[in-house]
Amino acid sequence: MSIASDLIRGHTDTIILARLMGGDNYGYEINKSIQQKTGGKYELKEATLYTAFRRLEQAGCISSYWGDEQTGARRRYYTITDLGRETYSGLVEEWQAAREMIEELMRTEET
Amino acid sequence: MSIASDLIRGHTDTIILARLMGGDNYGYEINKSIQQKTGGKYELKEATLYTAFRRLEQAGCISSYWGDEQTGARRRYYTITDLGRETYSGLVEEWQAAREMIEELMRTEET
DNA sequence: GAATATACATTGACAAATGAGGTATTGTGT
DNA sequence: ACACAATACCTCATTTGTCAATGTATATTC
Repeated sequence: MSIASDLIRGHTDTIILARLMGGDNYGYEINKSIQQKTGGKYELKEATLYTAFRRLEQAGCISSYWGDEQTGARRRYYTITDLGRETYSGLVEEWQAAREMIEELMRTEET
Repeated sequence: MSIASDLIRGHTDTIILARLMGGDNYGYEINKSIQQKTGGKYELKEATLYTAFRRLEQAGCISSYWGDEQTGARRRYYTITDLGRETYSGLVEEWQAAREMIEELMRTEET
């Protein structure tokens, strides 16, 4: 994995919320889907992932419940809340603005 | 209303290096040019700015010298080094890759 | 029965950003 | 003369997100 995590920092929450917009999911699977979507170029570290879940739940953006697996390891599923959906939209808009700003600021002067 | 700085985090160095690609400049003026370019939507906090200068000089990406102003406050000018130029190119490439990845990961599933 | 994959969780350390404080000079309004 | 804003630099302590290390437990495969 070659992308500096400081470039992703600040987008972790948005990425997780985006994954949950498609339906309830659990941590391990979310991270697998991130790896798959980036062709293995990126993955969230477990500590980062679970820290983010705590943060988002604390903020009321997601809620969680234990799955009823009869077999295999237990899974904690997360659901995006209405607040979470609003937050997601806001973060995406912020990203659009930030992206343009960064591109502008990274451009060198040409005469 | 401004941009959350966590979205800019990790780009501070790139932005400063970009400003110095156009020629030597000093901190206060660099920050003014950032404000101007973003239409006031963003500015680096002074502590962030000077911390970044120390970091970049430490890393050999920039060098500095005192200006010879006869009047007004003293100015410390910064010059980008060859290493700084290389670093800048690398950071811009990283940004291109990171930007695409983030856009991909922020997209929700559509059926 | 040993290794691997699944699945969740906590801890301490680190690095970037920042608030809050500081120094010093020049120009402007009253 | 005096207050105040603008210019221009600097440092320290705190906050925050990331991450390596470590731990728990179950199921499958060889």
